[in-house]
Amino acid sequence: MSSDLESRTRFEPAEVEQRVMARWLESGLFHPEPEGTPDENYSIAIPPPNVTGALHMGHALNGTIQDCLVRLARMEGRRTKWILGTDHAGIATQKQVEQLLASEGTSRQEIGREAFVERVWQWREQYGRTIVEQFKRLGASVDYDDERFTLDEHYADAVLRVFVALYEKGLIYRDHRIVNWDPGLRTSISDLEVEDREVTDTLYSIAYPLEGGGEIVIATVRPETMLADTAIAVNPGDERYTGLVGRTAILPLVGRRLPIIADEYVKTDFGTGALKITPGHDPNDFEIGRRHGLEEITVIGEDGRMTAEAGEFAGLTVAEARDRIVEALDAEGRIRHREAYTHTVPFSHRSGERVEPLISLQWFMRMEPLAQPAIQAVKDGRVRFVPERWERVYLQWMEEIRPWCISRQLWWGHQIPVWYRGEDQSEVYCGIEPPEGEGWVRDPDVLDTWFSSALWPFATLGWPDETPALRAFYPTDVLSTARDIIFLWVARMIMMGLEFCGEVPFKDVYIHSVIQAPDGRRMSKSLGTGIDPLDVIEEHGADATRFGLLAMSSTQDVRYSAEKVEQGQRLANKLWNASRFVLLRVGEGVEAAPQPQTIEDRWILSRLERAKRGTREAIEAFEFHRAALGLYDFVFEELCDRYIELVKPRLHDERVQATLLHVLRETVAMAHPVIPFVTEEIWSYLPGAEGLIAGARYPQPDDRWLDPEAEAAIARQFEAVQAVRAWRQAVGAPPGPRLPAQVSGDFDGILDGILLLARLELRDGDAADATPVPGVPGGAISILPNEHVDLEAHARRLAEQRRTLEAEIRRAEGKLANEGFVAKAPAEVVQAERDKLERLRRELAEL
RNA sequence: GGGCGGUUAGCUCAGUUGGCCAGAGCGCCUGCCUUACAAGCAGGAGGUCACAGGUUCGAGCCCUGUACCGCCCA
Repeated sequence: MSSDLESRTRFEPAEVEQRVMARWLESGLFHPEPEGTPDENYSIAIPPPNVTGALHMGHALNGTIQDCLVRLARMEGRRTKWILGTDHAGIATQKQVEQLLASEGTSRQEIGREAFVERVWQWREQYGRTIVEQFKRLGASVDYDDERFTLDEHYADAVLRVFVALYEKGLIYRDHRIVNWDPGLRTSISDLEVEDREVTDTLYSIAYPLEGGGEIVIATVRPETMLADTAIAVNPGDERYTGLVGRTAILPLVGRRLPIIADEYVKTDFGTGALKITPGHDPNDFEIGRRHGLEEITVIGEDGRMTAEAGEFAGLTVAEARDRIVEALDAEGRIRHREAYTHTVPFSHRSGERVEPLISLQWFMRMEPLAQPAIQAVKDGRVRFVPERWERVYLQWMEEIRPWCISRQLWWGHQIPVWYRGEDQSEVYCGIEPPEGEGWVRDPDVLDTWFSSALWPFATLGWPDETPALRAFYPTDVLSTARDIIFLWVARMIMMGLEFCGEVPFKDVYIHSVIQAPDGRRMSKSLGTGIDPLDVIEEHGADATRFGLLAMSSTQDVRYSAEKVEQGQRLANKLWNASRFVLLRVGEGVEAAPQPQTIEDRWILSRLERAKRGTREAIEAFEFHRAALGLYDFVFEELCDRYIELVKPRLHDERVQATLLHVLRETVAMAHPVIPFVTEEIWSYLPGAEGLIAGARYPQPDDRWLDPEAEAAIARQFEAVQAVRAWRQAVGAPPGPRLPAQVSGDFDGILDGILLLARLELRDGDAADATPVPGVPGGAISILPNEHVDLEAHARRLAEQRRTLEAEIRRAEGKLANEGFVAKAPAEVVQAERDKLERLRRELAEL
């Protein structure tokens, strides 16, 4: 069985991964029965990737993090469910299919809504599972047998139910308000989908004549909107204008009479201190307009062109209209001043187009009543953010939460369950089922995608039905995501979970790092800075990729580090080869069991204990880099470079073999959540290891093996070994040949190891001729004269060491001479310093 | 304008409630095919912990301020 191990001198991920994944899927381990209670079970709902998506670095990191948590929980013996699914992603998906139609020379308008939606479903059938398949490459142990989609029939039903319930509660309402209009996509978008960017425009000062003579000069960067002006506002405290409030100005080019009003919003130090008010095209003006009961005029349409209201400018684009209006004003001599002006302008996150604030009839949701319990849940710790600082970010946003515009002028999504009838749609019906009777017309709009994803943790489990899955797995344990999603999703899930299930949807929110390009720029396809995780898996293996991502991850953003991935690849390879070494040497019938004979054996068992605990604790504390790097250190330094080397002369002893097997077995199991493939592969060769490691028990702590005495002894052994090795190199002795040596002092139990690793052999000889190796703790090792040692180099080395020692001694003496230190520092710290000084002095004396 | 991060070796990053003679990986230098792994092993060089003050017996860590970089909110 292990004959092929001989030849497999390298771990080849590509060869192993597919085979191992197939075994996992076959085993049913990822698909738990819906039994038990959420307290004893463990569940995570995956942040559903867009159906249009392909695996990017963020998915890979987040997937690895969740898988690490889930695999650990599963190995702890908990019934574990990682809920899988995809999001219908309204705008993104619609865009994709529209592009497809365009390439076929048609459009959604041409084929009509029904045919279009049909096309999107087809598209989803064809491409929608790409990303799910890609998660398999990563080794993600999600429940592939129970996949959800936010437009599944049952899920859609849950969404409508929630809408109706909130409508009936009065939290959802329809209103004419100014919204963020994306003229490219021809839909409204929410505040959270808008990104402010700095833009330099021209700030025009324009004189508006006053009725009864005189003029008032206003400043604007958007002269084209003046056609919709309905007032001029000044600050009530602005003495320059006190006499003008209440008078009337005349809008140039149009002739409309504009009242001059006073409002606190107007800043006295901006422009001329007089502000044209355009309620139809500016969110602030809209608010002022509502306060003062101003008329709302629309001159820019949903297509981004001037409307009929714009008179002679109708049909022009906004940019064209701006030029023409400035020309016309110039011709009338109205422009008083122009200057370059840098300000922030809203852009659509979705299309990249400049957002046009427009008054539009939309559906809104009042958030404060839902926010209150969600704030409380975080304040009293039912939901915990990791790292902690995100809690404040969440709370601050929640405390100033504003109404959410939830309707989208799209065809792909959850159509709003509201019907209208009558002349001006005055009859309104809201319900899950269409209304009875003739003449009803359904609202054509769909809901913001985030409205449906807010229900993710419970709608995936079958809510509103009291399903076994819901009883077994809600609330979930952890939500792991990126920080840019805290408001869009996390907050809304908490609100909806509390409102509809009466319980928070998860206990911990882990906010992971954002991985940037190696040069510190954002990783993005359009910048060409993206790195495809599938390429990385292809090149280095999934284990290496996972290890690398975890080792990189931090409490802050990090740059992508290819070195960390390579480090992971080395770990997989190292573990593989250490396993080969052990497995190819154990005799028939030897079983894994700790059977310590020597101090080294006791030492490795003790170190294994600490590594087990450290790894588990790090994962549970979401300190993934500590888990990954801790494994690396244990495997390389302690298991391979020390223990296996120390034990080589005793390999024929079956008790050593049994101990080695035990250590290997526990190491592989403890590493499994981080590097599942190589550990599963090794497991299949381990004598006595049954089934899959993915379903095995995580190594449990066992205090019997904690052995500080052995740890101290081997630490000393290594200091001695290292001292000899460093000295050998310094005096030009090659590492191979055994040098003749004499020892004195107490090396009880650790001498053989020193001789082995430092390549020495004990010889009789005249001690007077021997050269002492500096820096050996607790005893002396002297090398007898031989042809390999360059005595001049030795002298130089000694002088150098003496200097460093003296410097250290001065430092320690200084510290101890300080009365404050001796009087105020804790006794053990002072004692440690004294011990150190004593040790240093002894070392110096020995030189 | 308000807030949050960051600044530690050539590079990318760790550094628990202050006790550190400041670590890792990569890179660099030197030497090794040693009972698995050259994708390996051994040894080494390399740091004014951004800057300026302060608290403390003691500061990479705590406090105040400054500079620069990044992000979020308005």
